[in-house]
Amino acid sequence: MKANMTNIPAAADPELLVFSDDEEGKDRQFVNALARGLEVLRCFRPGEVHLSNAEMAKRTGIPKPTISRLTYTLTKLGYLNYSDSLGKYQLGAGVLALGYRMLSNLDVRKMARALMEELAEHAQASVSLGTRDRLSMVYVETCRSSANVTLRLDVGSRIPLMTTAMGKALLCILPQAERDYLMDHARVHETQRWPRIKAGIEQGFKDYQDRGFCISAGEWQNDVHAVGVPMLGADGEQVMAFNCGGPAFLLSREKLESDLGPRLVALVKTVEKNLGRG
Amino acid sequence: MKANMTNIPAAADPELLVFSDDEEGKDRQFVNALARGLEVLRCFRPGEVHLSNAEMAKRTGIPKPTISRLTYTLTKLGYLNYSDSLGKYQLGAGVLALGYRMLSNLDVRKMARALMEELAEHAQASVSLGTRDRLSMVYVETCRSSANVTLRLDVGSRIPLMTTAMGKALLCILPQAERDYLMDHARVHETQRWPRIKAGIEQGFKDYQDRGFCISAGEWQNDVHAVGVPMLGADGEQVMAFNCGGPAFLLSREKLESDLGPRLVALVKTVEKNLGRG
DNA sequence: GTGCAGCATTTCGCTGTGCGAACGCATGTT
DNA sequence: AACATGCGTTCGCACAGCGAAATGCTGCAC
Repeated sequence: MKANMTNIPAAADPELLVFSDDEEGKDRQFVNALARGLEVLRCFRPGEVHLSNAEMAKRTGIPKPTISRLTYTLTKLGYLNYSDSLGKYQLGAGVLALGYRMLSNLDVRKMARALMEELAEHAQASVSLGTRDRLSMVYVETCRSSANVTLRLDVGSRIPLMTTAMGKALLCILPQAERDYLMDHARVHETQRWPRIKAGIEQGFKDYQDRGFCISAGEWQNDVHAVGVPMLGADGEQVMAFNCGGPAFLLSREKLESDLGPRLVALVKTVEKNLGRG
Repeated sequence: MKANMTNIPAAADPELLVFSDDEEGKDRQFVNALARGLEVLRCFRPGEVHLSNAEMAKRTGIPKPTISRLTYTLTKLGYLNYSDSLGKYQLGAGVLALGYRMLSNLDVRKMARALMEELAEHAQASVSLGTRDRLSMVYVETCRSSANVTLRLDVGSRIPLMTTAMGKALLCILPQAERDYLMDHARVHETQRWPRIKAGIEQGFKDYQDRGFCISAGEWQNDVHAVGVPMLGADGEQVMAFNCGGPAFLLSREKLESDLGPRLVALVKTVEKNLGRG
């Protein structure tokens, strides 16, 4: 059995666990109980309102008695609510407050908003700003063109890292080591689709080198086309990326390459300048 | 020195700590490390982008070495980002994802949305739905009238529990024990303003008994008027409350009492019926 | 340079906490 | 009724996390 010093067993859901400490030898600094408690909160997936202790135990790989204590604690703190009749838990109000604190402190959002709206209107598509969390991109700001019923992705929603324009764009400016680590993880968890995913990422690199933007034309969902551009993060800030995307029939590859890509690159340049960075 | 079995010392910020276990005797079930880690995330307040270990230690009352370990852990997990140049931490993308999972599973939101918009338009005010977290109400859904530049409160933002229409409405349908506990806490932390706050809450009860809604006319911010109505929660769900509020000069007390209050009560009745309760 | 002040991290003994096994309590099954 | 099965909690031991004190690490003053 492979030693795992964080004591969080290999979870069923690959998204649940992306750690950077595969080194042997336990980390005396790492507080396991905290990590596990947060895994418990994360194991609620969109669409799953209620989970029982047993389900969480199975999903996270954490032993039952421990799950019991964690849910007990989280319930007392208001991060979970317990339903007596169902014998299951539900996410509580506490988690919401956390997310909002982060957003309200992110000044890029206010800055970029107007430019994003303008581009969304021009493209008749949606324009979003996101940052990485494990193997996903999380939307931090998003706007849709006025007449646009597609893609209901709101702030906080997740899209894959490796197959989307936004995600691939972000990969382009990640430090080598981090990128390698993430791609290694994906290679293991996506054995079958990996060759195609890898090819897409490499194409993304090339596109970014040549023109400053990445393209995903159906790589993620085959009726969705998008361009993505990364943005340099200030020190300590998350690295971020913008995308501009929509239904394939509205955004031809030609339009992405000749119009929207360059425009998104210009948008990011403006935002970076306004934030006073390189 | 007063024993505190959760080992989370009395924090400087009263909002940080509202526990239900003042009983003596330590709770073998409660996972301290988890609770403290979450306190660390909570101690970022809107407007404070960066915090150092020392600042968090002071604010939470947790000893420095422990803070060090917690921030180390949270950083590894993506809930905090470290800025090398500042030597401080910032909230990371991980927290966002948590909040979103909760919202996407809350079916009341979709249900109520249309009715809320309609009322907001009629009142030329904003209408919101919120739930309690400690001594605050947290917005879960909100909509503004089309021409309304006031009150920029978005989903996830917090308003006080005891002095707002929404908060007082929620207090009205809380189980006796819980309400008493919360009010006890507030009494201690708000020694000076307490008499006025208490009077406002009691008036709220009376209003709720008589007419089904509570009023806050300047109790929280003196140029803001609002009505609030509580909603029965399904089993295991958070108890929630709606409000309808805006600038005082637009929403006279008369208008609140004769028009908006009754309308909001009707709205809640409809929502409850559609959810198949009450 | 020396001394100091403020911060973060390391050390290490004590203690609280995690977990395997056992238990109790429900339902469903023969 | 007796036996499965699956759940959540309890118990006791081993070990992991805690925190006071000590140790580095800056940056600042003179």
